[in-house]
Amino acid sequence: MTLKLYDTLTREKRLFVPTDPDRVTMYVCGPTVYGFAHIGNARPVVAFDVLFRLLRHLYGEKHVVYARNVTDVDDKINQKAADEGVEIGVITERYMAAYLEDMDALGALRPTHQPRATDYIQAMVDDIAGLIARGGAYEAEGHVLFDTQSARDYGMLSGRSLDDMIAGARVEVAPYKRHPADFVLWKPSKPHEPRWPSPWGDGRPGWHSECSTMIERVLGLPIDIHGGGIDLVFPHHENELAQARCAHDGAEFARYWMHNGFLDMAGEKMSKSLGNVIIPHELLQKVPGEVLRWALLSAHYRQPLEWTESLLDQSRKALDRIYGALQDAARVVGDGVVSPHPGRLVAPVLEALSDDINTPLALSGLFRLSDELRETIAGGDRDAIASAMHDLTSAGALLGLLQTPPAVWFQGGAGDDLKSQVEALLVQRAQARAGKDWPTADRIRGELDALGVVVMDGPQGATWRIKEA
RNA sequence: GGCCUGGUGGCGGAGUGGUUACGCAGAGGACUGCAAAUCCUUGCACCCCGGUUCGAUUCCGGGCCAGGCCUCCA
Repeated sequence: MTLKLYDTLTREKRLFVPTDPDRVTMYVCGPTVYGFAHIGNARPVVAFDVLFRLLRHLYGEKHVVYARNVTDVDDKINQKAADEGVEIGVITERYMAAYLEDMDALGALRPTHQPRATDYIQAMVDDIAGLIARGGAYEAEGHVLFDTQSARDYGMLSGRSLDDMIAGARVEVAPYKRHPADFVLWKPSKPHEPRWPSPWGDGRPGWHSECSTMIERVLGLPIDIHGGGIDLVFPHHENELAQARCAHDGAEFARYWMHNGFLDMAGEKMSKSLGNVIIPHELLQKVPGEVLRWALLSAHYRQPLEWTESLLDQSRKALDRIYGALQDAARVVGDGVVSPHPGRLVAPVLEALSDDINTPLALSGLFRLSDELRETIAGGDRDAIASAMHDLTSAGALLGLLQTPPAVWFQGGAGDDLKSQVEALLVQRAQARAGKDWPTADRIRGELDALGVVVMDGPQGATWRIKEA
């Protein structure tokens, strides 16, 4: 099985060949922790989580190293801390914890490493000093700036030239910059702001330096995959790349650059001013994380994804359909042991994912496996059913889906009280039906409906599930 | 203004130089005491104009439209 990935740098889909198959490395730009993540923030997390799972499948769990940074020094964090009158650590700890909680709920595996910018300040200072020594950066008025004119091929990732950047400049250029595109590596801190010592005075690093430094320290160069949102291509990734190339004589920094498309709301960008920001932390109160995950995977990661109520509705129905097959299968063979059949494992899903993480196609593969499971149920061969169940849940695992027991999926929202109440009513109803007392049976069904429960009569008796909003 | 994506059926969304995507919704049917779930059947498509080709939704050129980046941003 070969993996193809689209590389932003070369703008083509290429065969994925890691530097070292025993240690495949991936880095994805993580959150700046000053508030709850919004659903757009979750897209790269889920998309690259699928890639992480696929790489682990292809190269072995112990041979994939995935790092996702946490930006815990930033002007927005400073502002938030000032607003609340607390140290920045209070803010960053709070939202870092919330972030992990939310991403766990979305079924994302924890990365191997989650480096925090504040743990690498000295390393950044060292790297910045190195850039100055190489003539790639200069000090001006307490700032250290990267000298873009000294960088060969600056703009290679985003496909722009320095001339383009001047033409497109929409911002007033700081007077101490030699070129409008020069960017800050180190900046002085105002009296009340967090500060670290440096040869250029107390201050803090610029955003672009964090990732370059942490990538090199945590993973080593070159890394195999560098991911993030498409908005990071310029300037963030362009600048990371420029720094790394300057520091290492133009050596390769990342072998494959991958960028996810934006998630938007009714054609508009999500923004607080428009009041259309969707926060998983809130949404998860009423919608299973798996539904959000399915929705996020329903479009290819490089395509834009429009977030709508209907998308959530369809995602839930899709999962209901597949969990329904799993539940029917479980009624025949039990929830427990299924025999492994590695040979058949996840073929349609694996093939789809191997083609640049084609998750919509992979999802359709799940439907196919679900249909096959239905056929084996009809056939009645217990081993075949168990095998087909395994195929489906294994394929789901690759996508981070279908790992919930079906009974929990359909009845997980019910407390013990409700469950026993429902069971009691179902016994009464079964008696009524046995006596062909349809009015009583229907009255009981009405009571169950009022409890938010849907009854489904089958050859082996009635089953039930929680009715969805 | 510069750079870059994308335009597929009622909706979401893959893919392909000539053959069914898939899911949701709709229609008809089977099953059911009635339902639900499930199954079967079914309608609906490839932005416009040129070009290449025996043949293009699928390749090339132009146009129109939408979106993103160029400033913090997944």
